[in-house]
Amino acid sequence: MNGFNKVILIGNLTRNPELRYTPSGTPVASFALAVNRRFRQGEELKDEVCYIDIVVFGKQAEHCGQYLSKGSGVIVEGRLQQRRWETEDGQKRSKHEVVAQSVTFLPKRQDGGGGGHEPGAPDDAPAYEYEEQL
Amino acid sequence: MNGFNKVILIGNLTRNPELRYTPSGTPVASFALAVNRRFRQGEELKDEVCYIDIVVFGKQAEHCGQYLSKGSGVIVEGRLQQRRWETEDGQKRSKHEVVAQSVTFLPKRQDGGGGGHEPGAPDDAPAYEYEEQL
Amino acid sequence: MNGFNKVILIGNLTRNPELRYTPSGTPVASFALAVNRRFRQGEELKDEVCYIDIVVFGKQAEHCGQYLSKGSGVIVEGRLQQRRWETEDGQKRSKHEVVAQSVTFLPKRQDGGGGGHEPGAPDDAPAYEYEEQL
Amino acid sequence: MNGFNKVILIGNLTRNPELRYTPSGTPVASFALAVNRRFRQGEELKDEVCYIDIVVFGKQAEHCGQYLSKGSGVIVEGRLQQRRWETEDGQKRSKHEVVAQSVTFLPKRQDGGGGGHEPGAPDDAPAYEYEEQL
DNA sequence: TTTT
DNA sequence: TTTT
Repeated sequence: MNGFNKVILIGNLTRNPELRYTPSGTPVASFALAVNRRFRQGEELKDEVCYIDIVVFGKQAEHCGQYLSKGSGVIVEGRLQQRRWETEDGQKRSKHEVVAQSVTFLPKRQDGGGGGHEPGAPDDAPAYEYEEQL
Repeated sequence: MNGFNKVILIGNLTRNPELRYTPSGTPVASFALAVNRRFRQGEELKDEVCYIDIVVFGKQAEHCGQYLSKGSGVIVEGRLQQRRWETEDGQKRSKHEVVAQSVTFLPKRQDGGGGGHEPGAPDDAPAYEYEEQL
Repeated sequence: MNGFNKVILIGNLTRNPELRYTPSGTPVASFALAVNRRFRQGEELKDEVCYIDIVVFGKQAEHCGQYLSKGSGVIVEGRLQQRRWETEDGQKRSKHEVVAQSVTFLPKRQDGGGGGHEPGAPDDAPAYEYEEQL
Repeated sequence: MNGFNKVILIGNLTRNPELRYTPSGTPVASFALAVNRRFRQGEELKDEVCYIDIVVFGKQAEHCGQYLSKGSGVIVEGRLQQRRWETEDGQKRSKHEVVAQSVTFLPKRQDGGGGGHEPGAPDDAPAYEYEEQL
């Protein structure tokens, strides 16, 4: 069956992007993204980071090279891809990365204000309350 | 068949959110989102807006009421829902809205800089170039 | 701000698709999708349907015209779009529909077997259990 | 910055799911998903597979154990997660997997018929045609 | 106007 | 009824 493969991430660059060019001249930018997650485990608030490599092609790659740097916030939309290779001693390896279809630049976070990601169901109301008519 | 219904939108509030409470006390926030789209039609660059109403429940609703205002940028993840009612003269009507499961707050865009959302394929390279190996 | 607008739906056609052609010859298929949702409201299991119109362009439109009929199950990926018009008596109206970027055909449901969509968090375990290490 | 991390995949199980239980009794299912992609590279049609491990918790995990088997088609919605460990000789390793928030079961594809996933823009019409008014 |  |  033909698949569907969509990833949407918001995070920060862990370093400046690298800009290179393919033999035929297509720009290629790559960087690693740190995607933070905060969750409650029983009483404690915990933080967790997921690092993932991002690859971007074409004119967007050049924009990334120009406007992004370590710490920049971005929204990345793309697809998961697996890269396979062999180590020098013949072991097979693979890693997952995201091939970006779009990269949206976020400004450095303004201070003050609150906000952040507000995920999942609120915890101050029983689930069925969500079905109430307004 | 049991369905699947997922919407992900990035856009800006067209007005301040309204915060109300259900009879049983669940907070409910609502606002309209403007989702912009830029596309090429032949030679011209065109812009198009899709306006859609968003409803949020629970603690997130209160956060929306607190931190969002007209113009704020957000990522909304939720499901499409249809609301049905009758007009005073007995006509049946319905509209679609999005019941948000999560609302992510985006900072105001920095000025200067470039970037912005860079959707789809770059226009300076033929599509197949994207498949080039690096 | 430039937006992001993604919709993924699974449902059934409420009628046979209509296939037409634009003046310039692009095929256009349209149909309505019924997306079912089952949820628990307190003790009761409830069912709810969201109906939404789908438009498809190009070769896919022809495939839809050929292979789909009332009741067919499909996965639709696309974007929300608003259509605006005026009624004969000059009232402004608009409706939301989905412009499909892809349509995946599902076979009629096999009998036996269980399954269906399994959404959200399980209800037999406290949320923090989800963070347990394996 | 607090992140956003959403993955939506459609693919097939490469093997039967494994069902285990955490010490505290939470069910945990795991399986690998094959997500196919077909693309045009110049003249040729190419196929590519991305394999990724999926983990599911709770009641859904039990449903997966009961109803899914090698080859089953599913829609997985979840988040990317990185697992870190050390090899016996002290090397640090990590891999990405997807923690599913929902798993939707797809029926086996009917034979005959046409269809399948029809991604992206049709190839029989110039892109701007898509913007034509109907 | 409605599908499984 | 509309936002950047």
